[in-house]
Amino acid sequence: MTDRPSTSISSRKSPKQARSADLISAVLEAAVQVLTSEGAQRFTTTRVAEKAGVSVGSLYQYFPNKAAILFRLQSDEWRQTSDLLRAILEDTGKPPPARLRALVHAFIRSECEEAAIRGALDDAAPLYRDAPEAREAKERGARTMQDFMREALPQQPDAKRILVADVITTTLSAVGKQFSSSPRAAEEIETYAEAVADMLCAYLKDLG
Amino acid sequence: MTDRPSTSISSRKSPKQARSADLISAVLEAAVQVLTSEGAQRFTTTRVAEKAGVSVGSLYQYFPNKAAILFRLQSDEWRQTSDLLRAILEDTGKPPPARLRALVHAFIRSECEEAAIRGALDDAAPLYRDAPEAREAKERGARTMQDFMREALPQQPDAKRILVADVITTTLSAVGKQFSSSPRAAEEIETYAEAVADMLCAYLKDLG
DNA sequence: AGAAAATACGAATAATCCTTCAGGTTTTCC
DNA sequence: GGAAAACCTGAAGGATTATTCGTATTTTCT
Repeated sequence: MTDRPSTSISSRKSPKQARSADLISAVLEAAVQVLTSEGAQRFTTTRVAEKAGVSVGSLYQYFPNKAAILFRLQSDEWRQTSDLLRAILEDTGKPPPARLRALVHAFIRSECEEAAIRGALDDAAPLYRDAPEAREAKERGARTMQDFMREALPQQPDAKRILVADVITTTLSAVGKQFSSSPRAAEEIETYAEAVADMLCAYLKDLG
Repeated sequence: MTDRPSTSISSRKSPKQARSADLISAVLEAAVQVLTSEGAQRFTTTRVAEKAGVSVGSLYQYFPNKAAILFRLQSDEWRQTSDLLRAILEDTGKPPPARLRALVHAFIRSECEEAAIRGALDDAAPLYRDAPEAREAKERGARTMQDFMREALPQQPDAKRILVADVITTTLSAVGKQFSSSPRAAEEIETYAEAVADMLCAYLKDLG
């Protein structure tokens, strides 16, 4: 429950041998497992080390503190989904509504997969929002969304487009969080995603 | 950081004298203050008691555990806003879109006021979702929303109406949470609320 | 092989926090 | 006034947890 990380976010020491690289990935895998199967409450350094089959001391040789593990997980995961979503939005072959629809499905699906991690990050490391990496990733996402809007709503003023992009982003992330808190069947998720896509498309149509 | 409350949610003992009633309200007020001004991390029984000007022991005479304080805050707050929202939705004088618009504004405004509490509750008492009171309040809200939908979308099948009500509810609560994490100027909030209202109305129009 | 570097270990440390309880104070009521 | 009930106090108990550090083990390199 340390409040602010006493040291930097980056790794404490870089691995020079194969076994330490293995150790790091074992820790990261274990971290995901603990997070998803036991919840953020039980996400303790001891538990992670135990599940990874290493000792706490070893863990602390490569991660300066508990939050660093979470940060690492989050930035890895962010890069992954953010690339996916950008690819969808930038595929100018399809018309905007179709892309938006695809985005909704991809986003919700990926959010469902990573939901446990994402949600748990929030209360295991309440300050992760302020991390430069997280902030930058968010801004990059917002920029992509605004580029998309420039194309989808060409005759709207800039301010309006920014607002709409913001509303859509918020809505999407909300729906994702909703699923993270109460997991449902895959079918149900698709139905829900479809409804959200309908809503967003109706909004675009109404504006354009 | 106890995981599950060892005792019931209800008060441990009911106050018979004036001073103990004062003590209880002092504790509740202090709890809100601590929550909003120092964050969920510093929400400790000692801190609350200190800020309330009473001893921890006294606090524990009326609240069986830390979570009970949070539950109490939450249920008080829920009742308040839930009544407000229901009144808006049941005012059959106005057409559904106008009511939905009013709902959005009222909801977001109230969410902004209570946002800090609401957000902090989440990680100070991760299990509050399972509390019967919270569950019941949520169901009541959902029912009101579905009644509204029955009127707003008379020719849609039942399942669809439930889904739409769910999507709208989720969207609204999401937007509220968004504001809780990054507070903005009042003007900006109104603009945002207007955009969300536009989106929801466009959705309704598209469906009806 | 053998020294040095890298790595791994885990008991011990230090800090935090929820909750209890034995004993003191105030209010009520006859 | 005085006994009983209600109430208040806060130090101490008990639990949990992040992090360190002295020591043991393994790998690398000559």
